[in-house]
Amino acid sequence: MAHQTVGHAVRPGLPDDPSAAVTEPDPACPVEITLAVLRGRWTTLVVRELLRGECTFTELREALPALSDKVLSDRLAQLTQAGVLIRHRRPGWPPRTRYQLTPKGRGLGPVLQALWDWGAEHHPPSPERP
Amino acid sequence: MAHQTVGHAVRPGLPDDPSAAVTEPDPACPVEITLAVLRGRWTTLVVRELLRGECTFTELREALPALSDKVLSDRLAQLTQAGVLIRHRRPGWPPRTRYQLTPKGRGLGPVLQALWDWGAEHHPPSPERP
DNA sequence: CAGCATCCATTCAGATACTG
DNA sequence: CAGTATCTGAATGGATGCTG
Repeated sequence: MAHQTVGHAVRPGLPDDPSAAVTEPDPACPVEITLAVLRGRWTTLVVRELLRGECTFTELREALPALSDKVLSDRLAQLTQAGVLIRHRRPGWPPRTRYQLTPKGRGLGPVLQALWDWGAEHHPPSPERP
Repeated sequence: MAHQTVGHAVRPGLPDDPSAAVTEPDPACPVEITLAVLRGRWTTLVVRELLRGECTFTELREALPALSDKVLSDRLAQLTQAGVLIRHRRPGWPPRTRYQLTPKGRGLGPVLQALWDWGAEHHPPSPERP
Protein backbone atom coordinates (compact mmCIF):
# COMPACT_ATOMS: atom_id res chain seq x y z
CA MET A 1 0.00 0.00 0.00
CA ALA A 2 2.33 2.61 1.08
CA HIS A 3 -0.08 5.10 2.37
CA GLN A 4 1.35 8.32 3.31
CA THR A 5 0.84 11.95 3.45
CA VAL A 6 -2.71 12.35 2.54
CA GLY A 7 -1.92 15.93 2.91
CA HIS A 8 -2.64 17.16 6.35
CA ALA A 9 -6.22 18.02 6.72
CA VAL A 10 -8.00 14.75 6.67
CA ARG A 11 -7.50 11.58 8.57
CA PRO A 12 -7.57 9.46 5.48
CA GLY A 13 -5.73 6.97 7.35
CA LEU A 14 -2.47 8.54 7.07
CA PRO A 15 -0.62 10.82 9.32
CA ASP A 16 1.77 13.29 7.90
CA ASP A 17 4.56 11.15 6.83
CA PRO A 18 7.90 12.22 5.51
CA SER A 19 7.81 9.91 2.57
CA ALA A 20 5.36 10.86 -0.08
CA ALA A 21 4.36 9.75 -3.50
CA VAL A 22 4.25 6.07 -2.89
CA THR A 23 2.44 4.83 -5.91
CA GLU A 24 2.58 1.12 -5.46
CA PRO A 25 2.37 -1.49 -2.74
CA ASP A 26 5.28 -1.10 -0.37
CA PRO A 27 6.06 -3.66 2.31
CA ALA A 28 7.46 -0.90 4.48
CA CYS A 29 4.18 0.99 4.59
CA PRO A 30 2.69 0.74 8.08
CA VAL A 31 -0.67 -0.21 6.70
CA GLU A 32 0.89 -2.99 4.67
CA ILE A 33 2.84 -4.18 7.64
CA THR A 34 -0.25 -4.56 9.75
CA LEU A 35 -2.28 -6.18 7.02
CA ALA A 36 0.56 -8.59 6.37
CA VAL A 37 0.45 -9.71 9.98
CA LEU A 38 -3.31 -10.25 9.87
CA ARG A 39 -3.33 -11.75 6.40
CA GLY A 40 -4.61 -15.22 5.82
CA ARG A 41 -7.59 -17.24 6.77
CA TRP A 42 -7.85 -18.06 10.49
CA THR A 43 -5.23 -15.52 11.50
CA THR A 44 -7.49 -13.19 13.40
CA LEU A 45 -9.22 -16.07 15.09
CA VAL A 46 -5.92 -17.38 16.33
CA VAL A 47 -5.06 -13.94 17.62
CA ARG A 48 -8.42 -13.73 19.29
CA GLU A 49 -7.86 -17.00 21.07
CA LEU A 50 -4.49 -15.84 22.29
CA LEU A 51 -5.95 -12.58 23.47
CA ARG A 52 -7.99 -14.64 25.87
CA GLY A 53 -4.80 -16.01 27.30
CA GLU A 54 -1.90 -18.21 26.44
CA CYS A 55 -2.58 -21.53 24.79
CA THR A 56 -0.90 -24.74 23.82
CA PHE A 57 -1.01 -26.11 20.31
CA THR A 58 -3.68 -28.58 21.27
CA GLU A 59 -5.78 -26.01 23.03
CA LEU A 60 -5.81 -23.94 19.88
CA ARG A 61 -6.76 -26.98 17.87
CA GLU A 62 -9.61 -27.66 20.22
CA ALA A 63 -10.78 -24.09 20.14
CA LEU A 64 -10.69 -24.08 16.36
CA PRO A 65 -11.48 -27.66 15.36
CA ALA A 66 -11.84 -26.98 11.66
CA LEU A 67 -8.37 -25.54 11.45
CA SER A 68 -5.83 -28.01 10.12
CA ASP A 69 -2.52 -28.66 11.80
CA LYS A 70 -0.67 -27.36 8.84
CA VAL A 71 -2.44 -24.03 8.70
CA LEU A 72 -2.31 -23.63 12.45
CA SER A 73 1.38 -24.30 12.28
CA ASP A 74 1.72 -21.79 9.45
CA ARG A 75 -0.17 -19.14 11.37
CA LEU A 76 1.81 -19.62 14.54
CA ALA A 77 5.04 -19.34 12.58
CA GLN A 78 3.79 -16.26 10.79
CA LEU A 79 2.76 -14.56 14.01
CA THR A 80 5.90 -15.58 15.80
CA GLN A 81 7.99 -14.26 12.96
CA ALA A 82 6.10 -11.02 13.14
CA GLY A 83 6.96 -10.71 16.81
CA VAL A 84 3.34 -10.87 17.78
CA LEU A 85 3.66 -13.97 19.88
CA ILE A 86 6.26 -16.05 21.61
CA ARG A 87 6.69 -19.71 21.98
CA HIS A 88 7.63 -21.21 25.29
CA ARG A 89 8.98 -24.69 24.84
CA ARG A 90 9.33 -26.99 27.76
CA PRO A 91 11.87 -29.75 27.46
CA GLY A 92 11.03 -33.28 28.41
CA TRP A 93 8.31 -35.61 27.42
CA PRO A 94 5.68 -35.21 26.36
CA PRO A 95 6.55 -31.88 24.80
CA ARG A 96 4.61 -28.87 25.84
CA THR A 97 4.64 -25.53 24.15
CA ARG A 98 2.79 -22.51 25.28
CA TYR A 99 1.99 -19.66 22.94
CA GLN A 100 1.60 -16.22 24.34
CA LEU A 101 1.07 -12.81 22.83
CA THR A 102 3.79 -10.25 23.23
CA PRO A 103 2.94 -6.64 24.14
CA LYS A 104 3.13 -5.98 20.45
CA GLY A 105 0.60 -8.71 19.89
CA ARG A 106 -1.69 -7.33 22.53
CA GLY A 107 -1.45 -4.06 20.68
CA LEU A 108 -3.48 -5.66 17.95
CA GLY A 109 -6.51 -5.35 20.19
CA PRO A 110 -7.37 -1.82 19.10
CA VAL A 111 -6.76 -2.75 15.49
CA LEU A 112 -9.22 -5.60 15.66
CA GLN A 113 -11.59 -3.29 17.47
CA ALA A 114 -11.44 -0.80 14.62
CA LEU A 115 -12.09 -3.56 12.12
CA TRP A 116 -14.96 -4.84 14.22
CA ASP A 117 -16.47 -1.41 14.64
CA TRP A 118 -16.58 -0.62 10.96
CA GLY A 119 -18.01 -4.00 10.07
CA ALA A 120 -20.59 -3.83 12.80
CA GLU A 121 -21.66 -0.31 11.98
CA HIS A 122 -21.95 -0.70 8.26
CA HIS A 123 -23.31 -4.19 7.92
CA PRO A 124 -25.98 -4.49 10.57
CA PRO A 125 -28.07 -7.49 9.63
CA SER A 126 -28.80 -6.96 5.95
CA PRO A 127 -26.12 -7.67 3.37
CA GLU A 128 -25.77 -4.80 0.98
CA ARG A 129 -27.71 -1.64 1.26
CA PRO A 130 -27.37 1.49 -0.81
CA MET B 1 -12.97 -15.05 12.12
CA ALA B 2 -16.31 -14.60 13.55
CA HIS B 3 -15.39 -12.49 16.45
CA GLN B 4 -18.28 -12.12 18.69
CA THR B 5 -20.10 -9.75 20.78
CA VAL B 6 -17.88 -7.04 21.86
CA GLY B 7 -20.86 -6.18 23.87
CA HIS B 8 -20.00 -2.79 25.14
CA ALA B 9 -17.08 -2.60 27.41
CA VAL B 10 -14.95 -5.43 26.33
CA ARG B 11 -12.27 -5.54 23.73
CA PRO B 12 -12.51 -6.33 20.07
CA GLY B 13 -14.04 -9.43 18.74
CA LEU B 14 -11.95 -10.73 21.46
CA PRO B 15 -12.77 -13.02 24.20
CA ASP B 16 -15.44 -12.55 26.74
CA ASP B 17 -18.25 -13.07 24.39
CA PRO B 18 -21.20 -14.92 25.73
CA SER B 19 -22.04 -16.37 22.37
CA ALA B 20 -18.64 -17.87 22.09
CA ALA B 21 -18.49 -21.01 20.06
CA VAL B 22 -17.62 -19.30 16.87
CA THR B 23 -14.90 -21.64 15.97
CA GLU B 24 -14.31 -20.98 12.34
CA PRO B 25 -14.18 -18.15 9.83
CA ASP B 26 -17.60 -16.58 9.44
CA PRO B 27 -18.37 -14.09 6.69
CA ALA B 28 -20.88 -12.39 8.96
CA CYS B 29 -18.29 -11.52 11.55
CA PRO B 30 -17.68 -7.77 11.54
CA VAL B 31 -13.95 -8.27 11.49
CA GLU B 32 -14.26 -10.54 8.48
CA ILE B 33 -16.53 -8.11 6.74
CA THR B 34 -14.05 -5.30 7.03
CA LEU B 35 -11.09 -7.41 6.05
CA ALA B 36 -13.02 -8.67 3.05
CA VAL B 37 -13.51 -5.11 1.86
CA LEU B 38 -9.84 -4.30 2.24
CA ARG B 39 -8.64 -7.61 0.90
CA GLY B 40 -6.42 -7.76 -2.11
CA ARG B 41 -3.34 -6.05 -3.37
CA TRP B 42 -3.79 -2.36 -4.22
CA THR B 43 -7.12 -2.09 -2.44
CA THR B 44 -6.05 0.21 0.34
CA LEU B 45 -4.08 2.31 -2.08
CA VAL B 46 -7.15 2.82 -4.20
CA VAL B 47 -9.13 3.76 -1.13
CA ARG B 48 -6.43 6.18 -0.13
CA GLU B 49 -6.58 7.88 -3.48
CA LEU B 50 -10.31 8.22 -3.24
CA LEU B 51 -10.03 9.61 0.26
CA ARG B 52 -8.18 12.51 -1.29
CA GLY B 53 -11.16 13.16 -3.48
CA GLU B 54 -13.15 11.69 -6.31
CA CYS B 55 -11.29 10.36 -9.31
CA THR B 56 -11.84 9.10 -12.79
CA PHE B 57 -10.57 5.76 -13.97
CA THR B 58 -7.68 7.42 -15.73
CA GLU B 59 -6.76 9.54 -12.78
CA LEU B 60 -6.48 6.45 -10.67
CA ARG B 61 -4.34 4.82 -13.31
CA GLU B 62 -2.06 7.80 -13.33
CA ALA B 63 -1.85 7.91 -9.57
CA LEU B 64 -1.02 4.22 -9.48
CA PRO B 65 0.86 3.58 -12.70
CA ALA B 66 1.90 0.05 -11.87
CA LEU B 67 -1.67 -1.04 -11.33
CA SER B 68 -3.11 -2.90 -14.30
CA ASP B 69 -6.48 -2.08 -15.82
CA LYS B 70 -7.80 -5.44 -14.92
CA VAL B 71 -6.95 -5.22 -11.27
CA LEU B 72 -8.07 -1.61 -11.01
CA SER B 73 -11.31 -2.66 -12.58
CA ASP B 74 -11.58 -5.55 -10.15
CA ARG B 75 -10.92 -3.32 -7.17
CA LEU B 76 -13.43 -0.71 -8.22
CA ALA B 77 -16.05 -3.38 -8.70
CA GLN B 78 -15.22 -4.92 -5.35
CA LEU B 79 -15.44 -1.60 -3.54
CA THR B 80 -18.57 -0.58 -5.38
CA GLN B 81 -20.18 -3.88 -4.53
CA ALA B 82 -19.25 -3.34 -0.92
CA GLY B 83 -21.02 0.01 -0.95
CA VAL B 84 -17.81 1.81 -0.25
CA LEU B 85 -17.84 3.87 -3.39
CA ILE B 86 -20.19 4.97 -6.10
CA ARG B 87 -19.76 5.33 -9.77
CA HIS B 88 -21.07 8.36 -11.57
CA ARG B 89 -21.32 7.72 -15.27
CA ARG B 90 -21.77 10.54 -17.66
CA PRO B 91 -23.43 9.72 -20.94
CA GLY B 92 -21.97 10.91 -24.21
CA TRP B 93 -18.59 10.64 -25.75
CA PRO B 94 -15.95 10.24 -24.63
CA PRO B 95 -17.24 8.40 -21.61
CA ARG B 96 -16.41 9.77 -18.25
CA THR B 97 -16.89 8.06 -14.97
CA ARG B 98 -16.18 9.52 -11.60
CA TYR B 99 -15.60 7.38 -8.58
CA GLN B 100 -16.43 8.74 -5.21
CA LEU B 101 -16.41 7.31 -1.72
CA THR B 102 -19.70 6.97 0.08
CA PRO B 103 -19.99 7.95 3.73
CA LYS B 104 -19.45 4.31 4.46
CA GLY B 105 -16.28 4.45 2.45
CA ARG B 106 -15.09 7.52 4.26
CA GLY B 107 -15.67 5.59 7.43
CA LEU B 108 -12.71 3.47 6.46
CA GLY B 109 -10.47 6.37 7.38
CA PRO B 110 -10.25 5.45 11.06
CA VAL B 111 -9.74 1.82 10.15
CA LEU B 112 -6.77 2.64 7.96
CA GLN B 113 -5.54 4.92 10.68
CA ALA B 114 -5.60 2.08 13.18
CA LEU B 115 -3.72 -0.14 10.77
CA TRP B 116 -1.21 2.61 10.15
CA ASP B 117 -0.74 3.31 13.83
CA TRP B 118 0.06 -0.23 14.76
CA GLY B 119 2.43 -0.68 11.87
CA ALA B 120 4.17 2.59 12.55
CA GLU B 121 4.49 1.97 16.24
CA HIS B 122 5.78 -1.53 16.07
CA HIS B 123 8.00 -1.42 13.04
CA PRO B 124 9.92 1.80 13.37
CA PRO B 125 12.93 1.59 11.09
CA SER B 126 14.28 -1.93 11.48
CA PRO B 127 12.49 -4.97 10.08
CA GLU B 128 11.84 -7.23 12.99
CA ARG B 129 11.83 -5.92 16.49
CA PRO B 130 11.43 -7.85 19.70
C1' DC C 1 -12.10 7.02 -22.00
C1' DA C 2 -13.34 3.15 -19.45
C1' DG C 3 -13.48 -1.35 -19.19
C1' DC C 4 -14.06 -6.61 -19.85
C1' DA C 5 -12.06 -11.28 -21.83
C1' DT C 6 -8.20 -14.51 -21.83
C1' DC C 7 -4.23 -16.78 -20.59
C1' DC C 8 -0.68 -17.90 -17.29
C1' DA C 9 2.37 -17.80 -13.12
C1' DT C 10 2.17 -17.69 -8.28
C1' DT C 11 0.12 -18.13 -3.80
C1' DC C 12 -2.80 -20.32 -0.60
C1' DA C 13 -5.19 -23.55 2.13
C1' DG C 14 -7.04 -28.19 2.97
C1' DA C 15 -6.12 -33.28 3.18
C1' DT C 16 -3.09 -36.85 4.21
C1' DA C 17 0.85 -38.93 6.11
C1' DC C 18 4.92 -39.04 8.86
C1' DT C 19 8.53 -37.58 12.89
C1' DG C 20 11.21 -35.36 17.33
C1' DC D 1 2.15 -33.57 22.24
C1' DA D 2 3.69 -30.70 18.72
C1' DG D 3 4.68 -30.21 14.88
C1' DT D 4 6.75 -30.89 9.48
C1' DA D 5 6.49 -32.89 4.43
C1' DT D 6 4.05 -33.38 0.29
C1' DC D 7 0.34 -32.88 -2.97
C1' DT D 8 -3.62 -30.86 -5.05
C1' DG D 9 -7.36 -27.72 -6.17
C1' DA D 10 -8.82 -23.04 -5.76
C1' DA D 11 -8.06 -18.26 -5.66
C1' DT D 12 -5.05 -14.41 -6.84
C1' DG D 13 -3.07 -10.93 -9.87
C1' DG D 14 -0.21 -9.51 -13.90
C1' DA D 15 0.16 -9.16 -19.14
C1' DT D 16 -2.02 -8.62 -23.37
C1' DG D 17 -5.63 -7.64 -26.50
C1' DC D 18 -10.31 -6.08 -27.76
C1' DT D 19 -14.88 -3.20 -27.27
C1' DG D 20 -18.93 0.19 -25.90
